Amino acid sequence: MTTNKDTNTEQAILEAAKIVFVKKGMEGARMQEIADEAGINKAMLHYYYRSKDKLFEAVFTETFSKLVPNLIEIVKTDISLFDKIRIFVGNYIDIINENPLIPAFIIHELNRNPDRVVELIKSSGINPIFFINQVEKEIIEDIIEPVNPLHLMVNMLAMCVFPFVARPILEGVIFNEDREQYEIFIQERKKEVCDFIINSIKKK
Amino acid sequence: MTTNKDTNTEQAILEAAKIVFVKKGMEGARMQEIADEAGINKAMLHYYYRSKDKLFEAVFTETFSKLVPNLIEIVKTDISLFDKIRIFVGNYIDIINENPLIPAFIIHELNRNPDRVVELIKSSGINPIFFINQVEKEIIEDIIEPVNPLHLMVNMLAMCVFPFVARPILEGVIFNEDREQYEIFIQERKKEVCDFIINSIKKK
DNA sequence: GTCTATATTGTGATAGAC
DNA sequence: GTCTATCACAATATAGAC
Repeated sequence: MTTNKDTNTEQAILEAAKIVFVKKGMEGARMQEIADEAGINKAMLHYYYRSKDKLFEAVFTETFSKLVPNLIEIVKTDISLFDKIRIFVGNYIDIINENPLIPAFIIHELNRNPDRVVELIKSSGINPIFFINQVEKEIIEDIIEPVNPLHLMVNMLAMCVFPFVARPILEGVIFNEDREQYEIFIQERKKEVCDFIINSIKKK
Repeated sequence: MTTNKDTNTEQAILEAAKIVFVKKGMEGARMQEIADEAGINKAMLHYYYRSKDKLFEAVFTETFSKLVPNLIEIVKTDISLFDKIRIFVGNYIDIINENPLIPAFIIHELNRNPDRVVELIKSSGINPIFFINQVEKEIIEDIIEPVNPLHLMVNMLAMCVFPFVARPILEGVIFNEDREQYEIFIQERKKEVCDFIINSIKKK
């Protein structure tokens, strides 16, 4: 029973392209390498996705959208700021940890094609205003110490993302190439980052 | 008075190559573009630096070393942890702000050639142990709250670096392409990040 | 040391048989 | 839809005149 050979192949190509593009970026990736990864011929790539550009486009859109939906829900939920931070940091680190190369991939593409990425974010439904409003509200209600909400948000994202883009440094320089130690460090981080943030803004 | 034409040209090539490589990365950069930027012919690039690889190597080494020496001094200085954090964060943000594309450049190269970068760091004299020891010491002496020193260090670096690699997002999504607002945000950050860290670890 | 012209290679893309 | 063979061009690199 052979059903929809084309859909299978198309999907296989996309998966292979994801692996190669995410690791090497648009310019660093080779169509041959993607074909090899997918176990098919180079010509097939052009049959399904006319050009390297189109294929990359498909990969980037799908890769990017992986990070988004889960997080939008969390931010809009009606829970306390501390709980929200705990859930957000935990989920975000877990999501990135499943595809740890995505942040560097997006950062590189952000340089190569900033408008494209900004457009994608704008149309994704991400809106920092929900988070910022809640921070301001809890400051007024005297639940947390005064803090600049935008800087707080950037701090939170920074602390979640950075250990992944700096992984080779941490693993190579700090953990002497011991991958397991690095993985432990990442797991610790979910609690460490939350505690660090909450310690900084909680009422004394 | 024409003195050492070759040194001038060699330097001009290196400067031009820095601009192009830092912006586009090794694979994205074109030798022609570097030649144009330097106002000379393509062939000259090969005359002075045999290959694209060698030229990139020279650029990366010099670019990387810009970030290092200033910071090593700070970390080794014998001052209180709070003062050290204040000086480090202020200087680090200022240094990156002068060449804001360097972090993304290094992150990309870190993926492309991790061993090379790790090697460079190891031989640069950077040693996190000084910082970590001081944190542990001040915890024992009851000057600061207990905190994992390694996570603290990563947090500090993350908060300094992230706003630069995410610049197009901040500028495009948050500040509506208003560059000046972004620059103000970066300047604010020196104080915000310090306060945020110190608030989190100071004795209550 | 600097240039123009050219060689060489790599890579995205297409033609055409099956 | 899938493959092999080939094209077309771009990009690195070199030769050789001045």
